[in-house]
Amino acid sequence: MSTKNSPDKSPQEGIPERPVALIAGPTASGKSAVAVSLAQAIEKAGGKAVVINADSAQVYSDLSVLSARPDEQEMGGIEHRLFGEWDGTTACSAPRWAERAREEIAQCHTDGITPILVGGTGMYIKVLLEGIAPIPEIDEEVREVVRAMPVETAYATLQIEDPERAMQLEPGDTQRIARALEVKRSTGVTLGDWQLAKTGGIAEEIALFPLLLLPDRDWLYARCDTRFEQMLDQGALEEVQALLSRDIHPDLPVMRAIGVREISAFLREEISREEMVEAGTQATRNYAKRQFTWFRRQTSPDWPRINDPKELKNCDFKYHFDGLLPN
RNA sequence: GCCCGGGUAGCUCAGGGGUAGAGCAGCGGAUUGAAAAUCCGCGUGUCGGUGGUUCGAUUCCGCCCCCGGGCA
Repeated sequence: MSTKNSPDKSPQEGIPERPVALIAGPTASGKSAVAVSLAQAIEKAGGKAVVINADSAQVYSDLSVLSARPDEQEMGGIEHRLFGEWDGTTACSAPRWAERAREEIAQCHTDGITPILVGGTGMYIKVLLEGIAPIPEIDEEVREVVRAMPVETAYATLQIEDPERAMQLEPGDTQRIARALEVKRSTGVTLGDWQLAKTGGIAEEIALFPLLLLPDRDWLYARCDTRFEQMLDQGALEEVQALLSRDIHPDLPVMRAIGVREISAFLREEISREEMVEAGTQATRNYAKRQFTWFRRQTSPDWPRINDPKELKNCDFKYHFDGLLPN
């Protein structure tokens, strides 16, 4: 992966060709504010920048409050792309998002704009940078049959239809077992064989300026704890109410966003408000921890990281994005 | 004051004469197409205190303390 490698700097501008800034980190780490500040710094220096979403929940139009999508004020006059672009009835996915992101980034580059990716979905970012196996869309009928199977059945079936993959997976890993099975059935080729190839990664074509936000656990959890209540104040109940009225299949990603389940249960009067808040904040913390592990372990050790929350307040862009800003 | 029921891991609780276990939390990890998903690993704590019975007590008995509920 090329980081800050700018073999062909254009002498006039003083910035590398095809720059892409990336700000990633767990939920509630304050990514969005950092991204906007960076964009503003670029514009102040005479450049132009846009923020591009790299978060799997913020892509849905149905999720605004619940996904903590930045509002007008938070966007600070900077153009934001790929936020709320998908309708909840349509599932986004890592490669679908990556394709759109690739297009937007290319467009930015022809327009002389610096794209700033912001997000917490590690896999989306990974697929964009490194590419993924070119597996065709799965046949809907095959998918339905496979997803309707209980894990035990699915796993036993996979042991017969793709024993190699079955051996690599945990017998309880519902998601991956179903995926492996539907790929084999729908395409006739095993996942392992598909994964021999990878396509679509842009890492080699861009000058990447990454920054990981990994603030101290105590600070992060404290923010997670207030976040859910804040969402309720901002209209999360209404958002879920509207979502429920659309009668979207519960397996679709919008319905799996943190808070949807908890708030739905409250609206159905199955749990108290207190229980809803407790469950919602807990889910937020659990999620933050998973993201923390992803970014800490699945990214290059060369990527700069910010661990001190105080540094987030006044991020030194000249230092962290050395070479990205003009002058 | 009396009668019941409890006091066991951060929380909720199970267990039972040979010094103890689940879920959740927490921590660590995985992550190749719905990833805000899915999954894996990590459990020493004066078993409320104290005296007794016993080779041995967290487990049985006595007393004491604390928390619930009931009766006065």
